[in-house]
Order: sequence, then C-alpha cells, then structure tokens
Amino acid sequence: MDTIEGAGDALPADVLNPNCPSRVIFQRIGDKWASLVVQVLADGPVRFSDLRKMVSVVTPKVLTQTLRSLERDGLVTRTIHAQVPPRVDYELTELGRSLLEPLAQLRQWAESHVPAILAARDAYDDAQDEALLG
Amino acid sequence: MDTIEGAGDALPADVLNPNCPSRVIFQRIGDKWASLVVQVLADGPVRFSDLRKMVSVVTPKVLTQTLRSLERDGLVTRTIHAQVPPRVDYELTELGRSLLEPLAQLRQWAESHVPAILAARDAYDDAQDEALLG
DNA sequence: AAAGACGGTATCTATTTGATACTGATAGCT
DNA sequence: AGCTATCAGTATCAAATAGATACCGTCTTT
Repeated sequence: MDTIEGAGDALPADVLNPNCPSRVIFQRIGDKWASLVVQVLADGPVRFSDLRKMVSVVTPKVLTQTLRSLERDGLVTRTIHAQVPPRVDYELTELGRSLLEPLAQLRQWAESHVPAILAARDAYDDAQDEALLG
Repeated sequence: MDTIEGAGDALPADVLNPNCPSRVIFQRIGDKWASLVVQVLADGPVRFSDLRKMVSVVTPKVLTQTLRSLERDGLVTRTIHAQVPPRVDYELTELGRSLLEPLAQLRQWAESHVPAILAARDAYDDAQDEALLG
C-alpha cells in the first residue's frame, strides 16, 4: 500500500488525502454533537424533545442539523408517528449501533485521562500568564 | 451513579452536562484536525512544514491553532531547535500516544463502513432530489 | 377563547474556519 | 553587496458554521 513519506507505515496515505472517504467520515464522527447524539440513542428510540433535554444546551436548529446528517449517513432513522401532539422518534440503525463500541472506548479513554489533561491545561495557562506578566 | 431519565444506565449523566470535563475532552478529540495530527505524529517527531504537507490542505494558521491546543492539553510537545532555517518539532507525549489506540479503532470502523455510509448518502440525496422535482 | 405540547423553521448575531499575503532571521549563490 | 530561498509562523479579511431568540401550525385540554 502507498504510504506518505515520513509518516511511517502505520497510516495509509488515503487518510491524508482530503478527498478520501475515511476522512469525510472522520469528520462526521468528530462533529461536535453527532457522537453525543449517537450515544444518547444507544438504548433505543428517543423523541426530539427528549433529545433536546438530554443533550442539554443544544439549540433546536443545531440538533435538527445534526440529526439530518446522521440520517443522511444511514446512522439514524427518523420515524413520524401520526399523533397529536406530534411524535418523532430517532433511532440508531444497525450501522449506527456498530459505532457505539469504538465510541465507548474513546469515551473511556477520555474519562480516564481527564485529570491529566486538565492538569496540563492549568500548567500551560499558568505558564502563559507568567510570560505575559513578566 | 446518577443517570439521565430515559437514557438508560449505559451513559453517565456527566457526559451530558455541558460543564463536564469529559465532554470538553470529547470535543477536543472531535476537533476537525486534532485527531488527524495525532495520528500523523504516531511514528515520531515531525516538523511543522512536514505536518503541513502530510495533513494536506490545512492552512498554517489552523495548523498552528490545532498544535497549540494539543500542546496545551499535554498531548503534544513543541521543541524549537536553534538552527537556521528554524526547525520546530512536534512530538506526541505519553498521554498523546495513549490516545493512538482508541483513535486507530475508530479509524478502523470508519474505513470498514465507508461504503455503507456513502451508499446511504447517495440514497438519501436521490430521495431528496426526487421529492423536490415532484 | 386561551394556553399548552410538540417538532420544528426563520432570522439574526457571534464564533470558527479558511484563503491569501506577508514577516524576520539567515544562508548560499552570483 | 544584492537576490533568492527555507522555515515557522502572523496578519488580515472573507466565508462558513454554530448559537440565541422568536415564531409557526396542528391539535387538545381547560
């Protein structure tokens, strides 16, 4: 397989090509809200208003955008129930569910390394302050 | 542990709290360029200009921003060599290296599911077009 | 008749990202 | 001496994205 010079063999050249599909997908996973929504849907269908409560502080516009793109990518289904008041359920597809495991591992990493990262931030910011104040 | 009502027990309430540290970290991981840079640094130190070539299309400003925040979070070190022309090497810290594994798994997922996602996109877009054209 | 639940959309502003041009130090060439 | 190139970034401005806030239509309940 082709590799980028200097990058070693671990990373296929593809990932670095801006037109490469896996890069596109990596950006979807990296979307600010998408991975959070996926995890919230882990246990079954959730309706729009409940999603808003669970993924607090997200505005309805942005939540809609997020859900639309997840739907477009086949990770989530949207089901309208003909009721009043309306009920729209969002649910993970098989594909969406398959994403839960790698996401959970990433979350695990995050949770176990939060202290180290926050400590690093504090140290860095302190150093910056000192440099500014002389 | 506290959980959000309706979310099941798999997801701790913390992750949904906007002030929760793990959410902050999740956004860093989800940063558009950060995870890419980390993976490019997997095999050892890389200098700024090489990073630009490898993570193609990223502008120097954005690359600098990305590197600064990775440095702040203790994932990357920045070493200036007193040379001319200047040489600045970026290298993963132990903490940064520990992120490689979960990232690799995510990438693996991405690569093996690209076809399904692209197919879903095409189908979705076709359906949209049809709806518009009547 | 009035108010509320629900799933959004519309509009406007603030923040982030990106394109492009440029800087300062020095080395090597002519 | 003057010209050009390398390198690691900044500066400046435009474009895309995220976010705050207000509003809509349908129906039910009070």
